[in-house]
Amino acid sequence: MTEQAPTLLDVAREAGVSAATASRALNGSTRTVSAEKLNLVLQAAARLGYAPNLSAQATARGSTKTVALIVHDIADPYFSSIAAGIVDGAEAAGLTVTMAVTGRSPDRELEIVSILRGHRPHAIVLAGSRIGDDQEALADELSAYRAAGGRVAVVSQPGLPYGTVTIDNRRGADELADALVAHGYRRFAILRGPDVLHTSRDRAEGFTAGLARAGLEPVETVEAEFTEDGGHAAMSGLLDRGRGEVELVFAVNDVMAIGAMRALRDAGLVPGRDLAIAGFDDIPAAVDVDPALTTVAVPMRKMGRRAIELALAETEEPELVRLPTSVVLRGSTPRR
Amino acid sequence: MTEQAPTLLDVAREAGVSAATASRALNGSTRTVSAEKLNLVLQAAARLGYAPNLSAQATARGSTKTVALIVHDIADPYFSSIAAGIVDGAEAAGLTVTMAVTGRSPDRELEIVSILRGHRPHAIVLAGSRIGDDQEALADELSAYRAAGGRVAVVSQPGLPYGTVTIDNRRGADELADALVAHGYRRFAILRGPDVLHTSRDRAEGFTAGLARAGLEPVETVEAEFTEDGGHAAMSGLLDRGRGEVELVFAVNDVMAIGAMRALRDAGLVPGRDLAIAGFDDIPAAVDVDPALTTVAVPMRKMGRRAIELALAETEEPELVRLPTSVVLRGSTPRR
DNA sequence: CCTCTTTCGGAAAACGTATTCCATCACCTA
DNA sequence: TAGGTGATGGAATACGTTTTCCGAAAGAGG
Repeated sequence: MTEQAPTLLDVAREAGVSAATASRALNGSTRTVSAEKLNLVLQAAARLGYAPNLSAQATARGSTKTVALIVHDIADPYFSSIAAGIVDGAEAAGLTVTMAVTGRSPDRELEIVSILRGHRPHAIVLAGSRIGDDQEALADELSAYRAAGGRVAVVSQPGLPYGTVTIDNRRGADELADALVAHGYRRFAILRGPDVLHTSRDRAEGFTAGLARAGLEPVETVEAEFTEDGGHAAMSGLLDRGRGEVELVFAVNDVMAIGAMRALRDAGLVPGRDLAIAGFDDIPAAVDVDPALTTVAVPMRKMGRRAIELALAETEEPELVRLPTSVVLRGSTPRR
Repeated sequence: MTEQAPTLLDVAREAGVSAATASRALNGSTRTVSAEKLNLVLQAAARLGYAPNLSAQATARGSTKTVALIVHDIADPYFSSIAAGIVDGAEAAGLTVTMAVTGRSPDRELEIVSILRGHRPHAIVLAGSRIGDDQEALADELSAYRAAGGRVAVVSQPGLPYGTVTIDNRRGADELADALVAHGYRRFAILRGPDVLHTSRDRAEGFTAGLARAGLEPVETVEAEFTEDGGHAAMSGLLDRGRGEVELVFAVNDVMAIGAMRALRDAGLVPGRDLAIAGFDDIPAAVDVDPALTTVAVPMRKMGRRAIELALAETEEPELVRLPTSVVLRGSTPRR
């Protein structure tokens, strides 16, 4: 009933040539094949609807045309933007992208790298800041992959011995603090994510450092999930406790900030007027909310593209690319 | 320098057994292997950091543990939510997801299916409503894949002879129109996408039908790109021309609606108060904008999950699953 | 006209794994 | 104790490609 997919041999037989010739005709081999046979093979292939078995090709060649992408959560706009950049870059290089999602679990991440290694992809791209703990097991897994000729690139997770594209989280947050102080704010709360995430920690510290230069320090710090719901919950909690004299809440990423804005409105308050909000990332939705969100713009899509270029470049030294961020002030932090 | 990755044979040698035994020990074979040898092999594998070559496995077995996903744009929250559901389902079934992005180009989609077919994935899931034209070439490609034992599932694109999960776009839009008329609105404009997209057409027609039952018809219809920028541009155009007596703009999806809201604000108007807006999809951002967006809720993530279940189920008849939608009225369409 | 090179086709080996056959051995039953 | 049965190990083959190697034919230079 379900006949088999046509193989190279079927094509060769149909064209009346050997398997070797068929193979040479159907892909860019070094060897050339006469125009006559070439046509024969091409036509036979078309007639049978032949599609080369890429797995077999991979085992024969010992290499694949595949890039593996590991993200925490593909529905998160931050990661899906990076993913889009990576897909761009991969397609430009004629590669297919395979994707795996960790759900922010380090165990799962380790497991995934191990499985992916089995695919023998051309490159592995890790996106998202990982937990610090079992750094080691993951590093082993990756260096095994690397030793066998694999390429690795990392997004936004400096400190690993691989090509890395990142931003300066501390500096971005520091500059944001600067700008907000210049706008007249004095009393800040920080909404941070789990402390194990480098990104969250660096941004919180950078912001604090910026305040310190102005002789200020945060009135309060709340820890929450790195998600929109996390931001909502944290802000609700803060409001319940009475927000005291806090004038502005800095959330370490935009989705949390947007969650916080929603909590604000749920409580009958107006973001920007009653309490100012700032985020980090400049996801697309940042301009969709009202008031538009003050944030630090991160070139996510470009980071993805750059990461894959890094992975593909056959460089010896692990290169560290820091892409610039920029503070963008919007309606959620009016001048006081 | 770059030594090769350890192979099954290396493990077998290290453990002092034959390749066959090693193979049987390292994956769920029908055959059983003595506890003693099993341990030997497992330890050897761990010692060498062995990861089975999945390509070789695939050619030997003639099947892969892979699901291919085709979407239009992974950065679009609609698709990334569906993708998240698919990844969920795939991982539950122990499958890896490979992803390809069409950028909404039918040519590219055709090309992608052809490449993907070469990967011999366990299943192919198509997400997003495709253009009607070269339906045929695509259908050929897919049925070739199917004939060779592949599974296909389709999201939101009924009419193909494959397992399909979708929603009733006409009905959803119709019910939305109903609800809005009940809210006191009488003068509507429709912001539709390119007419070749089924989704866009069905939603526009459904909305029009709903109005017709109340003896109304849309004052105006504007066509634009299916993206946020498209919505922004269309709304700007509408405002420039003078929006006349339009009371409410229905955009055929949320990202367009959100773009339209932004255009409104850019023109100094207040969405909801000066002009009501409604969308379709209920993407996460719909509750983040202010006022929150009235829309038709589509269970995107669940659609993804369901799609992969459909693909994996070995059913004869192509099943058509219609997931229910629900109108959700929010602040962007206050009662008049 | 003879060698030397180049071009091109096919047979066969290789890639890393799964699986089909045997062969061996222990154990059980009568 | 003979024959049957079930468990287990290994040699060999298969999977669908690519690639090496060899030989034949064709053209170039003397």
